[in-house]
Amino acid sequence: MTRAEENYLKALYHLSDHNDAMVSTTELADRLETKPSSATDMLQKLHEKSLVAYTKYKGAKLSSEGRKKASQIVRKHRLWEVFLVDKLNFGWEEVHEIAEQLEHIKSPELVERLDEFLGCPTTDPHGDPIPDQKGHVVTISKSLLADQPVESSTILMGIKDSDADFLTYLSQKGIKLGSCITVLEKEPFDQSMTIEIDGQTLFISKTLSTNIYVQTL
Amino acid sequence: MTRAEENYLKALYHLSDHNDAMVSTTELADRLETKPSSATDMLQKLHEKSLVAYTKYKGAKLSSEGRKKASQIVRKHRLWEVFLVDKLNFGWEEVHEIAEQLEHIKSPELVERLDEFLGCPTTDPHGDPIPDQKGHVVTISKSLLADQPVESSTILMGIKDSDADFLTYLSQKGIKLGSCITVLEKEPFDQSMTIEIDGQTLFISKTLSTNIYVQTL
DNA sequence: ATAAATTTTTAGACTAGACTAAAAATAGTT
DNA sequence: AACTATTTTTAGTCTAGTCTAAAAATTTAT
Repeated sequence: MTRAEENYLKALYHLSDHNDAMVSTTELADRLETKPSSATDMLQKLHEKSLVAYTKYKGAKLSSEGRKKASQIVRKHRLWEVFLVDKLNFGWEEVHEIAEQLEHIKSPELVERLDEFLGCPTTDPHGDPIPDQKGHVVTISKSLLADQPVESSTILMGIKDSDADFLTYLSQKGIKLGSCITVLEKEPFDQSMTIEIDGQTLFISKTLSTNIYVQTL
Repeated sequence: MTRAEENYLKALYHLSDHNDAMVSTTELADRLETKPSSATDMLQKLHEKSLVAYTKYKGAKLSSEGRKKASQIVRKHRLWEVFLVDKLNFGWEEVHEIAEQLEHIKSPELVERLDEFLGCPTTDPHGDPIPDQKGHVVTISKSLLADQPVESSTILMGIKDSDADFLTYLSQKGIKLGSCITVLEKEPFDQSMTIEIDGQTLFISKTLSTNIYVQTL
C-alpha cells in the first residue's frame, strides 16, 4: 500500500461517516485537495485491488477489507496524537499534521506496543474514538452543546471541527476535554449562550456551541 | 526534500566515514541497493541543490549544508531507536527498520521534544553517537575487542556491524551495551578468544570480536 | 422530453525516481 | 603508449500519481 492509497482510503472512511454511504468523486477530490480526475484514477485502482466498491458515475464506498485497512490508519493516527499530547506535551492543535505523517509508519508490532505504552486509550486528544485492532470503535453517545437546555450540566467530550485555530482559541479559554459545562442562559435570536465552564463564566457564539460535543451527566 | 533525497544524503554521510572522503557512484548505489545510473541522476540533482559536491567521474561528497541535513536525519533515526528500545521495549535488533521510516518524519519541534522526553541521550541502542541539533557528534574513543590484550578489562560500548542476526545472537548470550568484558585467553592461530562477560565465561570467534567496540577501564 | 448545466471519465502530458543498454571516460596492463 | 577492463554517464523507457482539456454521462430546468 502506497501513501497515496492510504490517504484515499482514509478520506473515504471519514466521508462515509459510518453510514456506509456512497462518496462522489468530487467530494473525495475536495477532501484530498486534488482533482476529480485524479480521484477517478485512484478509485479504479483501489477497485481493482478490492479495497473499494466503485461504479462509474455512481461513486464509491469502502469494501470490508478497505474499511479494515482505513480503520488501522485512523487507529495509528489517533494513537500517535495521544502520544504527542500525553508524552511529548504538544497542544491538541499541533498534533494533527504530525500524526498525518506518523500514521503511515508500517509496523503492526509498533502499533500494539505504542497502544500499550499509552495505556490503551479509547479516544484521541480531540475526543474522537480510537478503533481497536479489528477496526471496531466504541461510540459514546454525545450531543451538541448547542442543543443542551438551560440549567443542564454536561461534560465536554469532543470537538467536531478540529481546526487548529479553533482548538487554539479553546485552550486559551481553558476549555479542554473533561471540562464541566453548565448552560446558564441561551439567547433565542442568535443561539449564543452563557456557560459556566470549570467555575468560570463564558459567553459563547452559536458557531462555538455547534462544534462542541458534550455528554449529559 | 523527498525521501529518496534524504536517503542519498544519509548514505553519503555514512560512507564518507567522517573523513570527508569522496564517495564513488558504485559505492553509493551498492549501499542504497540501486543502480549506478540512478545514483548518478540523484547526485546531479543534489549537486544542483548545493547539498553535494559532485564532479563527473570523480565521485561526490556532502557540502556543509548537505552534511547538516544528513546529520539531522541520522539524529532522528537514532533518537527514534532509543524511543523504541527504552520506551516500547523493542529488542535492539528490531528497531533499525522502523527507525528507517520514522527518520523521515518532518517536524523540528517533534525531534526536540522527543530528545527531551528520552533524557537527551548521546548514543543509540547500538552504541552509535547521536548528533546534536547542529550536527556535532561526541566521538567516544573505542577500540575493537579483538585488539585487547589478555587479562584486560573493558566495557562493551558499541556494535560495529549492526546486522539483525548478529544482534539477536548477542542478546541471546546476554551480551549488551555496558557489559563488563575481561579477556581470559587469545588463540594465536584463529584469533578466537575466551572472555568473561558479566561473570559468565564465553568462547568467541574472530568475526565476533572484530565487530564489538569496547572501552578500556 | 429535450436542452442546458453539472459531474465524471478519458486521453494525453508531466515529474520523480527507478531501470536497461549503449556510449564515454578512467584505470590497469602489457 | 596503446589496448583492455572497469567505472561512470547518457539516452531512452517505465510506473505512480498528478494535472489539463476534451468527451461522455448524469442531473436539472424549462
